[in-house]
Amino acid sequence: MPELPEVEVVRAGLAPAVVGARIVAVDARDARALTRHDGDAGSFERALTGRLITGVARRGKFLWMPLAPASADDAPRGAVIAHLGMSGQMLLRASGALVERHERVRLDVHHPDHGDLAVVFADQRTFGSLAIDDLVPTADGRVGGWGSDEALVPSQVVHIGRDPLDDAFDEAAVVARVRAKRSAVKRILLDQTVVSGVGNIYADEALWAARIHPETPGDALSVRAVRRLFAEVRAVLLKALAEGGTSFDAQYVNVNGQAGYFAHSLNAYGRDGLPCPRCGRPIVRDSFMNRSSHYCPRCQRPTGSAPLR
DNA sequence: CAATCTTCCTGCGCGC
DNA sequence: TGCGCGCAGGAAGATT
Repeated sequence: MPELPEVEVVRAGLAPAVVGARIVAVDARDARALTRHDGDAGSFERALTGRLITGVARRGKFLWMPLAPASADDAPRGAVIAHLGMSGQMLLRASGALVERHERVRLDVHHPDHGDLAVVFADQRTFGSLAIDDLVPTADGRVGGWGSDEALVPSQVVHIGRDPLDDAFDEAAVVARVRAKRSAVKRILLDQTVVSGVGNIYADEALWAARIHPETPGDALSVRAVRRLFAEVRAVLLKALAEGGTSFDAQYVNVNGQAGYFAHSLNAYGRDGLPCPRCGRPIVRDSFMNRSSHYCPRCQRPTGSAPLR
């Protein structure tokens, strides 16, 4: 479920509570939440207990919490990585709080200023997961992502492209990659190795704003059209972030269990049959890549039907 | 090699 | 009210 804005809301909420905190106990009650972890629940629990969290970083939809070295010869450094999948949540609770619905993993932490706290990973559909991973140098030598102050990234995040809000996002290179592909532009937007952080909601919203049909091949778009698309991607991500993310139900919430407001600002996603806010024609929903695409059939013409200025 | 298909889960809302 | 079906914010890994 969560895309970049929702994951960033979680990162920003987690950071003040856990940076500088020590993990005092770990309960991995559901091993399905550790599918990215190399080892069983017991090894996860033992490896994390006693460790100090030094940060909370994000690239695209991946989160990670770097750990202080366990000993002088502990290299490479480790991190707890988290991907929320479709329905994952990170919740901050009082120490000893009742088990959450869909709770999979709990970290009990002690912070020198804030005292005892529980960090709960809850996930209805279990597509999300946590893992312990090694930090490795970034390919471009820049910091790993938002919230990171080191040129390091977990090994499982190396293949993930920079997101469009990242200072190190190389727009010229990404525009060239998009234009080198014959795939549908929406598919390219959802390919996290090209550009990260964009999922089904924000892809539909950015394409609507840029007036580009989701099935337009990447190599049919002008440089100008792709640049306009990324400008709209950035705009929609920032606006959603400012509004606390998109919440349709109880699945997407911040670390305190609160919903965001961006669902009220959607122009295309989930609005099939409702008038396009720009031209009034009903928004259409198509099946695409086993998911749904929402677009305006007048404003977003397929390739060749309207000039892509 | 790049593009596409399959699979992992639970739960909700809808139509019958 | 109950039941089956379709659908849901993702992405790794297999397959063509």
